[in-house]
Amino acid sequence: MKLSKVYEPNQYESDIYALWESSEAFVPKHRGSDATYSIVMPPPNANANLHIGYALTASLEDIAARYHRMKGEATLLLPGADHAGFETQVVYEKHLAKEGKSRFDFTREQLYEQILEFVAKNKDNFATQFRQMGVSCDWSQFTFTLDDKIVKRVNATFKKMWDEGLIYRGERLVNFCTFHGTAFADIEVEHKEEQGSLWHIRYPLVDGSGEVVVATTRPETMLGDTAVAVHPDDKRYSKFIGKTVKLPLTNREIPIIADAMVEVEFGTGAVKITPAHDPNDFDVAKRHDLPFITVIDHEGKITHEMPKNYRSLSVADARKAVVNDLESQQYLVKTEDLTHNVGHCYKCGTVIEPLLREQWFIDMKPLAKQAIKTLKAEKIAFYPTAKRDQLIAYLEGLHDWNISRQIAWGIPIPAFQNIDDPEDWIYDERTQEEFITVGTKTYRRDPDVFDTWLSSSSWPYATLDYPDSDDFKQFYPLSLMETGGEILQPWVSRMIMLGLYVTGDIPFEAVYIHGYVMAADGSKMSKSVGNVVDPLPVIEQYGSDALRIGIIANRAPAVNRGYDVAKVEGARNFCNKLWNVARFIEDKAGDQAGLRAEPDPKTPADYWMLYKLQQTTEVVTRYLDTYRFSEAYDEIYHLLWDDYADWYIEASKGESNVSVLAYTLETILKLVHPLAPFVSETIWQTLAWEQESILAVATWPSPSKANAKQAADFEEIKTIVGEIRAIKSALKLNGLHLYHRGEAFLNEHADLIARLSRLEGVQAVEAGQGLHLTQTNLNCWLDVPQETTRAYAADLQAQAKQQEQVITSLQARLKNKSYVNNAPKEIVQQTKDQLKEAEGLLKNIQTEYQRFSTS
RNA sequence: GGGUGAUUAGCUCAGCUGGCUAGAGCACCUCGUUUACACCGAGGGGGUCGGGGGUUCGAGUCCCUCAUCACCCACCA
Repeated sequence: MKLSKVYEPNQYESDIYALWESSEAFVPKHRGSDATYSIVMPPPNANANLHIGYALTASLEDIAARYHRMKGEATLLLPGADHAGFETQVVYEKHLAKEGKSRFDFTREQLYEQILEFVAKNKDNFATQFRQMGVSCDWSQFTFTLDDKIVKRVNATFKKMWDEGLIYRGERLVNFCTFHGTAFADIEVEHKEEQGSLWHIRYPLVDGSGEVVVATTRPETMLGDTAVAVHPDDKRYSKFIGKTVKLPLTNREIPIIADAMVEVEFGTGAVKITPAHDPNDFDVAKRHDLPFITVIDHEGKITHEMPKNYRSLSVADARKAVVNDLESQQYLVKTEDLTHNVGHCYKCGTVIEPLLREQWFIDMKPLAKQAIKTLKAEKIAFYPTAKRDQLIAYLEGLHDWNISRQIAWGIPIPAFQNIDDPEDWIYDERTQEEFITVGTKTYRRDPDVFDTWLSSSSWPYATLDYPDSDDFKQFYPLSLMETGGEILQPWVSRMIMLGLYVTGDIPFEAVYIHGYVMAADGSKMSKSVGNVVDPLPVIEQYGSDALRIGIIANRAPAVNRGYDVAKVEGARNFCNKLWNVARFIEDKAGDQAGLRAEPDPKTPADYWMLYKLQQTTEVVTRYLDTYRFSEAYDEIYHLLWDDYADWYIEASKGESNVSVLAYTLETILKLVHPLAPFVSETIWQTLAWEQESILAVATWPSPSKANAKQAADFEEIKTIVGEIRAIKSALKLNGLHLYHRGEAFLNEHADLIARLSRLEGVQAVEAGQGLHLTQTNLNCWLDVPQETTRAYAADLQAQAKQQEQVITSLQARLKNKSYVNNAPKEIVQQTKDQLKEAEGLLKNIQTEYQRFSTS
């Protein structure tokens, strides 16, 4: 079959993907190596189309997987989808809102069913998009975070922790979104700096001996104050410690206590303590055994236990009312402006209320300790390495993890409470029942679900069917966890902790963190701004390979960089170059048999090409082994474009060696394949040099040692051609000859040099005048008319000056005794060689300059 | 408040363990219908590697410091 003139990606891509699937190319299989390689893809949220960031993730993982597959390793790239608990429910609620409904119109069970249906559609959607991106995953292993096996595994982990005392249920302050009606983990709270006020409020002493002024940003919570705290060393207040104050606006009297948590410098140095609505105060209250009084309920309203005129007010209204009352009753001393951090719901922006609630927690200390130990021992490689330290720092300050969520969409918590004894909780997996009977007791299911991160953090071993499956034994720990920097803490850290805890082993050998794909101007992509790039139209226009390369090229790990359409265009051009090179080879090779035999080099160009091929293959292999994707592409790009197309193919237009041409193409196709799977496979299939061969599972090249000495001859030719081209271009001359006095080398390669430098001829002559080449030690000259050589004098002078500078600096280096004594021998030798070369060049230039400046 | 990273050509970025006469792509300038490719070919211009100090025979690369910009974490009322 013939290759068409221009590569039209969308004519081939879907057929190529279908070929891979039907040939089971992506099912793990040893093909010449005993090693295994495994990546479990971070499951995208099952609630939306894939965005461009996912194209980056998928591309990086796929390049790694395809490379290792070609190395013959049994390679697993496991796809999945995340139910993304709260995230998805939020998306679905927006969907409901459009229909004028809300979650309150349904029971949790009804909601769950509806969301399940909603998500099922999206899952198909992005499976298609994955295929369009060319992701070489094993679809038979597709896993959803709500699949039975995952739920069972998560429950088993919970049970293990329960049995080992890591799970506790406690009434703690949790981060509560009063709009969404659910609690969050600390990490899900978004802190923003805000302009607020600091109100100074007078609390009179009961014994009438004075007053204490407290400073607060949240006056409305004073209704729940149960103490005033001062620092034990604060002399201003030492006489008040142990006394009581009358709490304004209420009839209560509360003690003045001493606690080191108070900062003397801040505000007035006296803090009101509201244990039920502030984490610090909560701790103080625990230490001093103070009562907890709830002021705000889970809807963000003032409770009915509060004084009548505040009941049912929102937090904001209550604040106004309280401040008003304080002012009119002359308790308010003053109001200051204050910039402070306020926690917000990361979805709706509602201010997070710390509320007292019963929730399930995991005691993270032992888990974090183990993880820190493992990280410090560098058991897991990090790309970039700095992320390891960042993770350790995070783990060192970790708090306990609240895993309860008051939403419908998620894995029900397998815990039941005795209806007659609230203290009596049991573990049971019959979560489809609301009530269960054990012996004579009746238990009611906890209506909450697990934090979605609990299931996603089990992902590496849960997907592989821990503990007994062959997959687990073969593929765990995973070779690579590739993900975005924003979930290093919430996800990667927890996978490490849970992996170590559950399996006793690290979950993955390496972590690769990619940066964000920003908008073209470097700002964050966001739907509301409207600068989001949808990957699908890009694929449509430029091809899947072009998107992939365009997005990974020029990008380092963990660095945010803007999406650049110029890079995609460049990559499209690269694919087209590859395509046209293949067309040229197809033309030259015709239907010649035996193309797959070893190459049979004859000319310096042949040897040179094979040498380049070997060098580049080594470098690319090293880069891919260390996940340097962009650098790998760069190498291959220059191999194809500069070495192969611009030099070797141009050289072979005179005298072609089909075996080397074809061998080179074949090797380049292999090198390119992980980066540009579609175009390389399309060419491979179209040329069909081998029956029923699939490039995706072809063997990664390992060219044998090439002959560097033979290759050097072609370097000499390149130098000569380069100089001639430069002179021609500078002097704007054509129709020239290169003359020499019988140099064997020039005689031998006369045709090649003439053609590459577009000369009329390269000939030996008895005598003659012209412009001598200076970059080579061969004595040869261009038959440039005398008057034009003078125009070149300035160029020569500049060249000479440059060489002189080089020589001066090299000489200075060699004169320096400590350099000669201390630097490694090979470096010193290198300097000597460089000097010798520079001196030779300078001599040539000077001789030539002399020649025509005196003529 | 703590942590991490960045600052290299007009733009976007490489430069890994110190040896560089500092690279790439795009953009720019000058040529060019050459047996694949104008999604092309040939040639070229452009940087005192953020400032300052230090270590070293040698620093874009290591250390200190300052400046600017990111990102992450954090319960200062």
